[in-house]
Amino acid sequence: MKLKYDKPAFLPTLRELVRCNQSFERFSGAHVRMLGLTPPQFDVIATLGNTEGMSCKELGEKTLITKGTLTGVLDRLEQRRLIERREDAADARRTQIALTPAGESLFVQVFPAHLAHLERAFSRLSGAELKQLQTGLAALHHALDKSIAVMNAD
Amino acid sequence: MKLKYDKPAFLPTLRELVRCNQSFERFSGAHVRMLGLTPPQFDVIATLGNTEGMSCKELGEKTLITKGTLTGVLDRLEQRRLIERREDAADARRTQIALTPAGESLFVQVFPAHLAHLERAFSRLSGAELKQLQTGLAALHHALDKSIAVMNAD
DNA sequence: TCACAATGCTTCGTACTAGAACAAAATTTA
DNA sequence: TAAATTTTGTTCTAGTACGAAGCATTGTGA
Repeated sequence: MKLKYDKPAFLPTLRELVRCNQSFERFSGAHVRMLGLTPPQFDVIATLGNTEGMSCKELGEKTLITKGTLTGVLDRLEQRRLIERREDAADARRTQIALTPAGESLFVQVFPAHLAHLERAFSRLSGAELKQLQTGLAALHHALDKSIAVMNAD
Repeated sequence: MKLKYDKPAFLPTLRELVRCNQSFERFSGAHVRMLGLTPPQFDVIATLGNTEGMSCKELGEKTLITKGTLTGVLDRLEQRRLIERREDAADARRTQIALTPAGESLFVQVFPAHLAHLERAFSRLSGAELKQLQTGLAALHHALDKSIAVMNAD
């Protein structure tokens, strides 16, 4: 029995969004693994690189890793001596997260390498195409965030 | 010490891609959970809905869930009696996966509901905007797949 | 006809995911 | 001033993710 409903106009765009992201995660993730990191670990190191450190809250906001998950990612990075946790003198609830010298060294190595890897794919698009895509993504991003706000207000 | 490198032109587009996808996953995932499913479980049910069933390989290709992971997702759906595994008469290596009547019933309920949920966000964009975004995503998707092929050839 | 290669699915190890609950600390309110 | 509320990070649970290895089956080639 075929379900009767009008095929929504946004489905082709949705499909491309999902497919595009799948390919991106696969292309990006495979390279990050070659660098000896997992994608979330890379995200954390990339976010901390060239900073004096930041709180878990701030780190979570920038990497978009939820706080329950972030604790575990930080645990493993700490275990590898790539980051360290410091007490915050002003607020005992807070932990300051910073790269260790080894972490900073790894950042200097992996960050440009990964950007170069990603550029191999992105440079297949022209500057105008990238600009236009960025505009469209920003619009959808904005629409989604508005809809999330509405959803959370219920 | 600040790392010296030219800021790649694609970074703003990359940032929007990641952000946009984050928001999408969050908006979509939250609703799917409200429906009592997890995102991968929903993906499988949505893919199987209105079909006579398909092989694990085919299902993996359509949902883009890797095969090791798919086995577990199917285990849990089978446990909830929403899908069933059948032998393939033509090839003993294959398993045919199909929705049970309960699974089909759930599909009829959740699929349009989720499409309606997603439409609330996507309808904030005009038809022309969606079309343009689709084009840009398809181009990037294509570029990524080409780069993946190059990467795998090494 | 048989050895070898490829395929399909499962198992395994390790890392992660989201969100609820929790405890400690800081802020707000009466 | 003290109770109530909010904030921060951790713990916990069920589910997931990837890719390698393994096993059974099918396909290929000499």
